Amino acid sequence: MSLRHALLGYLAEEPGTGYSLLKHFDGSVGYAWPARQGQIYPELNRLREEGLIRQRESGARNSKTYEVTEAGIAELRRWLRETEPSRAVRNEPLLRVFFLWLLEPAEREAYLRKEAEYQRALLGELERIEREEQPPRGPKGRSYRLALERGIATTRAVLEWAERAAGAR
Amino acid sequence: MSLRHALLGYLAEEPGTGYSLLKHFDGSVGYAWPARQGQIYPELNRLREEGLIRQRESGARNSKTYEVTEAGIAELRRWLRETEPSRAVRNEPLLRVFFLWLLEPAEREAYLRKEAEYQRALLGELERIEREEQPPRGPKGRSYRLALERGIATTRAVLEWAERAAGAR
DNA sequence: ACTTAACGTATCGTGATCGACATGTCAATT
DNA sequence: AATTGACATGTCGATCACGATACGTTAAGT
Repeated sequence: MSLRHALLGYLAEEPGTGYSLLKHFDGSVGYAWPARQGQIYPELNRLREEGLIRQRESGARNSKTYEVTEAGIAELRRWLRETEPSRAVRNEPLLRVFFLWLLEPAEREAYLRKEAEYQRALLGELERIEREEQPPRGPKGRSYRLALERGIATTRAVLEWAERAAGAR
Repeated sequence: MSLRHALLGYLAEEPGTGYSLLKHFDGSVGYAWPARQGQIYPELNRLREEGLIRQRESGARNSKTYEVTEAGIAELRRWLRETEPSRAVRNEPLLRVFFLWLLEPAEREAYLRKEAEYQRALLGELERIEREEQPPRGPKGRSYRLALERGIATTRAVLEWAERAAGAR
């Protein structure tokens, strides 16, 4: 049930609409916890009903801007402080590696090269964000940068692994 | 829907029962795709109905040993060759990093130290497996070793990141 | 003989998630 | 004036997944 905390956390940074959340989940937070609109809008309504967020205004095109309430911030802090992070990770690209022996050697190598290519592109994208996007000063920006560095570190590790693996005979 | 391929893939290595799959999913493949018995047993029944696996024998304690069929192997190969790996990853520990700014500096550092500790323990466990467990010779063993190396590479990267982040002021 | 722990399969309710569909608004282009 | 594309919210059915419970078997220890 981390979706609600992902939404709360984003709204804690700055108020936003369901649509802006949806867009935001394409990058940044979406790399850690993907979500579609079919999940986001109902969850926002639940959060509002529970008093963790509040509708600040309604703008053009029936848009609804939400902001977190005191209770919402408290819930976020409780989550961070008192609950253990779930280590369960579903990683399909890794799963495939276990079964690469089912392919011909040439196909196996092609798979690893393609994987390297993907990770290289992702790394480029993350490094571009690190270079170009100016995160806000203060703790918010530092958290964002920390998360970015974590992503860069793992992406680089997988990239180097894939290149090594593709090259090995 | 990768669970079926995780099950198929394991059974392609060697025939097994639902229970042996369940145990296997505690380590190795489970790091890439966790599964509980509430998922495994029904999925095995579906796979059997679809002819992708076949019950080889039934042993003590009503156990049922399954093995993959030709169709099962074909489906695995099709999956590996013709479908794109899903890049969607749910990573709660990473999600939390985005929102660390909500905590006091001391709590933040404590979180990062604890994260480092976890990754250190995991790395130790993976390296122990690499040292001690003898994978089968041939392509199966090489795939397994590749997957292990991927896990070690990412774990080491996150560990170094966490230590750096916890040390930074 | 008794107890315990591991073995082994199965189901059920609840909630999470996906993908598709539906509906309407507004701004800019043609 | 008409079309297009981005903006914006919502719902629905079908799976997927989790956690708990149930039930029975076998081996080993006491």
